[in-house]
Amino acid sequence: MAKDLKKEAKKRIFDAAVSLFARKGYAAVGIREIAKKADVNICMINYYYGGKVGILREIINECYEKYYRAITHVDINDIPLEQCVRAIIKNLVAFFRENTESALVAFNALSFDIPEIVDLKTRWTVEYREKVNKFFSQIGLDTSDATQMNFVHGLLTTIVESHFTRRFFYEHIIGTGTLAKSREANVLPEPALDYDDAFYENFTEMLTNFYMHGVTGIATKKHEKMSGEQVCIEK
Amino acid sequence: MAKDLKKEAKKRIFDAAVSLFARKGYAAVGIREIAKKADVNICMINYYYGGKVGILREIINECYEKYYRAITHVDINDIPLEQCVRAIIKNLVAFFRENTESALVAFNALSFDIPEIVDLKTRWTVEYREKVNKFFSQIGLDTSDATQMNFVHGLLTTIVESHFTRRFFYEHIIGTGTLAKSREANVLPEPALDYDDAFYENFTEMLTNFYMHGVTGIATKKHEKMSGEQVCIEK
DNA sequence: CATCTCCTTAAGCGAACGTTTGATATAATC
DNA sequence: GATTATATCAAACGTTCGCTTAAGGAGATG
Repeated sequence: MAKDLKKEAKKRIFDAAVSLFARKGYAAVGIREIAKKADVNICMINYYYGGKVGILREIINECYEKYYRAITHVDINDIPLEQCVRAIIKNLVAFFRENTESALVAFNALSFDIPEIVDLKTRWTVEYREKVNKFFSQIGLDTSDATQMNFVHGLLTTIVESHFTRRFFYEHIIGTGTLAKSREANVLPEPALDYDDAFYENFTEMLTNFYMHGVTGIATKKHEKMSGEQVCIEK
Repeated sequence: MAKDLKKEAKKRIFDAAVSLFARKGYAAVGIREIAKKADVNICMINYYYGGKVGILREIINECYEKYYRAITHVDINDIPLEQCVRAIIKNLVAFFRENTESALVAFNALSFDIPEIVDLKTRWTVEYREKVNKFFSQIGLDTSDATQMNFVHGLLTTIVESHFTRRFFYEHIIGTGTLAKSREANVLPEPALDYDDAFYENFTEMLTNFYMHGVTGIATKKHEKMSGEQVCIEK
C-alpha cells in the first residue's frame, strides 16, 4: 500500500513536469510549480530525481527509448520496401500519439547551457546511427553521399513531429483564453479535424506515398545526372 | 556620429540576445547576461525594448517579415510549377542561411505562458494564410481536403528548418568542450560537410525533386483511390 | 520495543530574476 | 549659453530560483 503511494508521488512529479515543460519549456518552469501541480513538497524533486535536471534526464531517456524502439521495431528484411516504410511511419505516429507531450519535451530539449543534456541526447543518437543507416541503404539511398544522407536524416521524424507540434499548439490555445475570441475563429488553417484513428491511417498513407515518391525522385534524378555526365564526357 | 553609437547599443543588445536565445532558449537567458554580452547597462534593455519580452517581439517581427517575404516573393503565375517550387525553396534556404540564429529563436519561441508572443505569432500566421493556400492550390493539391492541407502545411519550412537546426547544433557543440573529445569524433553522422553555395544548390535541387515527386504521389494516389471507388460502385 | 530505512516536511541559503526610480552624462536645438 | 531630448548609470525593489539541512513520521524488521 505505502509502496504504491510512494510510486505515485514520483510519477505525479514526472507527469506534472512533462505537462509543464511541454507548455512552457524546461527553463521557464520552476520546481515549485511542478511540486504544486504534483501536490508534493518541493524537496521531493531532489529526493526522487536529484534535482530539476534529473526529471528532464528521465523524460529524455524514457522518450528516446520508446522512440528508437518504434523506428527500429520493424523487420526490414521480410517485407517489401514500401510496407517497411509504412510500418515505420505507423510506429512513429503511434509513438507521438501516445507520448505527445513528453516527445515535445525531449525533442525540444536542446540547450547548450546544460552539457549533461546535450551529452545525453548525443549518446542516444550515436547509439542508433548504424540501424538508421541500414534502413537508408535498404531504401536505395547512397549512404556514402554526404549531402543525401544529410537531407534524409531524421526526415520522417521531423515531419511527424511537426504535425504533432502544430496540433498541440492549436489544441492548447483554442478555448484557453490565450487568444482573443475574435482571433480564435481565424486561427484554424482548415476545418476542425477529428484526430481519430481514421485520420491517422489516412495521414500515414499520405506520408508513405509522399516519402516513397520523394525518395524515388531523388534516387532517379541522381541516376539521370550520372548518365548525363557520361554523355558530356563522350561528346 | 553619436546617432551611430546610439544605434550600435540597441543593435548590440539585439544581436547578443539573438545569439544567447538561440543557444539557450529565451527563458534561460537573463537580461544581465544579454547586457554583459552587449556591453551595456541592463537598464538599456528596458529603455530600448521595454523589457526582455520586447527583444523577443522584435526578433519575431523582423524574422517573420523576412520569412514571409521569402516564401511569397515568387511570382507563381509566370513560370512552370517546378521552377516555382524551386524558387521558393531557394528563397527559404537563403533566408535560413542569412538568419540562422534569429530564425531558430523566432520559430522555437512558443511558450504558453507568454500570451503576447502566442498572439503575435498567430497574427503572422493568419495574415499570410491566403497566400500560402493559393500556392497549394496551384501545385494541384485539394485545398478543401482538410487532411491533405494539414499534411503539407509548412512542410517545406519544416524540412529546411530542421536541416539548419541540426547544422547549428553540430557546429556549436563540436570543439566547444561541451562533449567529451572521444564522443565528438562519433557525433558527425557523415563526413564533415562544407556548407558552401554548391552544397545548398544541391540541397535545393534535392528538396525540389523530393517535394515535387512526393506531392505528385499524393495527388496521384488520391485520384486512383477515387477511380477505385467508382469501380466498386459499378460492380 | 529498538533500530533501520524510506519518505516527507519546514525553514533557510545565496544567488538571480525583470523592472523601476532618480540622477547624471551626452547630444541636439535654438 | 540655456534648454530640451536622449542615452546611460547605480541602486534598489519584491519576487523567485534550485538546492540544502535537519527534523520528524511511517513502515518494516528482528
